Amino acid sequence: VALKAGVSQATASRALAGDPRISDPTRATVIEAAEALAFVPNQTARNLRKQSTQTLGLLLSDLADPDHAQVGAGFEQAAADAGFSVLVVAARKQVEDEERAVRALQERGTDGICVASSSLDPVQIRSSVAPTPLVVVQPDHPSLVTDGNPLPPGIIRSDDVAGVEQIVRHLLSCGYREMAYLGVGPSFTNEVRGSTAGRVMLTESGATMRRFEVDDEAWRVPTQVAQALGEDLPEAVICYDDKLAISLLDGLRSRGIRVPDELAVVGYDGIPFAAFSNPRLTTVRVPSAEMGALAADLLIASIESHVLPEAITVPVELVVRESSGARGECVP
Amino acid sequence: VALKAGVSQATASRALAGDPRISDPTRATVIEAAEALAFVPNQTARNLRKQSTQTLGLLLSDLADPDHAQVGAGFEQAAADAGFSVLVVAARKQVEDEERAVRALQERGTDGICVASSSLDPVQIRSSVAPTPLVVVQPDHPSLVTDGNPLPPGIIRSDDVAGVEQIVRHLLSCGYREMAYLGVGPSFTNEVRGSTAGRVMLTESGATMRRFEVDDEAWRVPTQVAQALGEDLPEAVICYDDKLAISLLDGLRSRGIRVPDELAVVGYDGIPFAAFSNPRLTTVRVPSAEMGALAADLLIASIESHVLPEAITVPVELVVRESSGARGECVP
DNA sequence: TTGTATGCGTTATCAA
DNA sequence: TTGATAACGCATACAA
Repeated sequence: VALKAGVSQATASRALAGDPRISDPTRATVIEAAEALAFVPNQTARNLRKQSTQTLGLLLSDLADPDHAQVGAGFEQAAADAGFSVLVVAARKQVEDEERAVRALQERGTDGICVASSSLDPVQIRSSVAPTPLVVVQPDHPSLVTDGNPLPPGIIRSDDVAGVEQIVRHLLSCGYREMAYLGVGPSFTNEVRGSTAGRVMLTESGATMRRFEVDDEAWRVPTQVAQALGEDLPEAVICYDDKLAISLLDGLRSRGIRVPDELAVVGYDGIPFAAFSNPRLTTVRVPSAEMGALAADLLIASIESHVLPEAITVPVELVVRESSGARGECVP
Repeated sequence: VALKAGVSQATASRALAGDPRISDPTRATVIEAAEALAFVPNQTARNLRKQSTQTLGLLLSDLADPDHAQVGAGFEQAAADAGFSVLVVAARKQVEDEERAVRALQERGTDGICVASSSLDPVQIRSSVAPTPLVVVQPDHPSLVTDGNPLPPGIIRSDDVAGVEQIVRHLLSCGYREMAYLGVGPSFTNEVRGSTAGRVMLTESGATMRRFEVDDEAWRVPTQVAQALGEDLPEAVICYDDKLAISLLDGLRSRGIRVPDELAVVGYDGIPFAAFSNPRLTTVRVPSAEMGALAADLLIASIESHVLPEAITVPVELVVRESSGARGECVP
């Protein structure tokens, strides 16, 4: 480009970068030359020079999951608005994949990394990413539930404990007593949701809480999900997430079990389709897209300020719909 | 690292790269030093040197859309398996965003770019990405429907024409005659699906085909979607995609219209939730995840061979479920 | 088997 | 206002 415009490399660079101390005619010449050559500036070289890539890394477990996709969409959007690109990698719950992924992101010099729903401990993650890049994590985690509030910085969590508590209170107020929690495999989030449900139940005399667990991919086979509850049905079941709940709804229909008359079902996450199921699904709305966007914003702010953002607990909201509430007043 | 190990830069580089002509003791020393320093190789510099980034760019319209997410998941998976990272950018149907996105991907030196569901013409895209990187596009497009087969290379499309034809034949065989197509905004894919439906209908005497269009985001408000069909309902409605169909199902339920007895509904894409709706949705299954994976594989192969992959038309499959087929035999 | 030197495309420092 | 030049961190051609 410099040759074509008949100026020096430095001048060309400055002209294209909009350096104010370049004369208008020169700038025009350079720009013209650049266009004639369909010049595309090489970010790679620029990165090498500036030690920054204007790129964020996003690690999540599954791009195809409606809730995680929501987080990803919010994150990408916010990042793009701030002029950052995002490198995504899905680590389908494999710790091993996760480590490789983090490493790949580091090698590529991402300016910051966001880990959404990891199968590792937040502090472990932090230390594994430790050297230069920064982190922000996502959902709830047992180590974060400590009621004493000194949450480590750089963490955005949704208040799953409060969410599950709201569900349970709602169900109790509806008159349900025999409840169940249907969880998905071994995951921290599952642990928090399941154990919270159980704990809250303890305080209510006469109420019982059974716990069932299905496999990661079980939601794909609704009949299997419905079978997991066994023959002796509870009165209400709280599902790990909406995806599972919607699957369960279908499985129950196959079994000829009416919801909510014979069994109430509630989900978690508040994915869009939860509002369109039949019956419409009672759930807890988690502002996933907003959390993704927030993560990107904080990450970027933190990159510029070199200081980790405060931990944030995002509030969640119970959304009562048709799949629960057959009996009684059901005041949330 | 070289200093720490007491060897030259080159030796260190070679040792870490697994160069065979390095002695075992030396290699051990270097590796030890690297670990002691928690050395992370700088991909950026390596990229600059090798003029390749082991990174693919993925451009899609919306990460949160269940079908596009599927494509993205397949793409990421295949890319990761081949050791590539993927830079995603969502261009919510804005041509402007799309151009910025492509440019951003180019600047970052992606080795290849995959454009999934663009609002531009495939050949336009190709030329805009033209210089070095390569492209592969996704769904169907009017310019590709030409029955003469000289499809431009590097294109993966699903056979939407065949898919819609199957739907129409299915509906006809069920005895439906007054049909409608419910489309979404101005998009090429929508055009192909809608016009194909109309064209096929022409060949059948007695059958009619109306066309309705709703807005991009209309699916979020089911009642609005259901209203779009007006008071004088057709007997069957073909929706642009499953997302819209599921929304419509909900809107019709609000209006007290029974599916399929009063109105048959069919979707398109075959997203997982389509199988769990109530009534379960008749749809055309498009192997989106596989297409995404295929795109990544072909892209990578093409990067290495420097030759564009053949165009591929992926077959689709009608899946008849409860939301259609109230009357008659319904042989697909 | 290892060391020396050069270049990848930018930006930034220092002179002119 | 512009030009020459060094450096970013790595890979490699060539010399040893």
